[in-house]
Amino acid sequence: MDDLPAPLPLSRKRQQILEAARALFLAQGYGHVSMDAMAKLAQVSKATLYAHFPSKNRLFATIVSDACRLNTMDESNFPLIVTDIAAALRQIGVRLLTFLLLPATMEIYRVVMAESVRFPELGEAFMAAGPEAFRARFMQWLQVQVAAGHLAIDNPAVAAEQFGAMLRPLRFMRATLGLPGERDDAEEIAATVGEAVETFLRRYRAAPEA
Amino acid sequence: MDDLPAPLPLSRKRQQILEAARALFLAQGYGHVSMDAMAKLAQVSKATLYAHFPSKNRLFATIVSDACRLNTMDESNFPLIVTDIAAALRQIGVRLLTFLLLPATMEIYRVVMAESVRFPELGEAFMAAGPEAFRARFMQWLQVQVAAGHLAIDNPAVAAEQFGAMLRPLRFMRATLGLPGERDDAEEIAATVGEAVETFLRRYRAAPEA
DNA sequence: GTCTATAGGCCGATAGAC
DNA sequence: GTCTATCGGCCTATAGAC
Repeated sequence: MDDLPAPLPLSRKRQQILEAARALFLAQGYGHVSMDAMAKLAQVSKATLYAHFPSKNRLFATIVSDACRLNTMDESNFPLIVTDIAAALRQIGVRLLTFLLLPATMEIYRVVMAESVRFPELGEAFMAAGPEAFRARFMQWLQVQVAAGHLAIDNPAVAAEQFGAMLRPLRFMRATLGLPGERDDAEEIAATVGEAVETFLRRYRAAPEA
Repeated sequence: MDDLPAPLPLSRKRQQILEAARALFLAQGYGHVSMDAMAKLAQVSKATLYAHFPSKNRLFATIVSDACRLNTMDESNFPLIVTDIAAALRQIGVRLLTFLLLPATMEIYRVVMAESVRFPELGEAFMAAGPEAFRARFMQWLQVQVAAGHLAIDNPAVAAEQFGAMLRPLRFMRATLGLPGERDDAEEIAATVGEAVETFLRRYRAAPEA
């Protein structure tokens, strides 16, 4: 007599609200999105919206900090078995730069930057879940390669920082501003990564054993 | 009988408006600044404000594009006479990173990023007057050093890009988000520049003559 | 050119019915 | 939980006097 589907932990309306808020906030930022527009897109009344979230500020902070946690480059991108160190670095580099240039990544970055002065905790959450998490994982991976005899690195934190920095060329800055690149992205990625690996290995490749 | 000072080409009120608008827009961005607040800070009525600038949009674009043109690292920062190439690169690096971390530079960057989706011409103006102008000047300087025998560079555009990128570490990204650094800035600048020069020269230093 | 005063609209948030 | 209807405020922009 009660064969309705079991109620989801997140009710349907709440889910609609979260999706609409995510789409609008990430695309347009805090100031240019009204609660009316959000209710309309979520197909929900504004009162319902306020029943689920106490204020626009709180909803925004929820959406953006969730987006920071979910949009990351996880550990599966670091090869476990390495024979060719240059190829391994190129693989990591291509995946990182490709990830950085994704529209979703760019949107999050722009929104966090626009509002992190008013919401410093968003800036911290973004750095911790994104760039700093990558640097930490990459640093660990580098240390494994040092132990394996592929690399000779005195300061892994510096090495990780330099490789990451060379993968954020001006093309990356242009993308954060929503501007087009001057050439094809795939071509740009391959070229940037190849040169970054070359420069990196000039300094950090292990000397061949005698 | 008329010993008032000669009227300035920019009237006093107009100057007050520009200064107030600059201070407020750069500190708080477009959305959070009202024309009322601007008139109040400029000690001018709102009608006067609109007599000088047709709209908030236009005033914002004027302020920000002017700020992009004025806040630059000019050619005087590139040493003309070079004997020690490492020292010369360190000088350029310290000046660039110090400039990048200036509050004024950070404010401009944040505001442009926040609004460049709605005002793409601001993004282009910023890139052209700032990062891309630096890269072009630095690339020329590098070519002079190649000619002088200090460096061996096959692709000056790539080399300039890599050096510049290594001078935008995660500390720079934190600064753009308004977040504090983990250690003293002067110390961080010196360390970052030193390591960047080291890595750069491992790849691009000219082989000593036979 | 500069002011005071206000039009006209949109927005965040809430009251009260169901 | 969800709705309709509305409040009170702030915002951009302008009218009209001086």
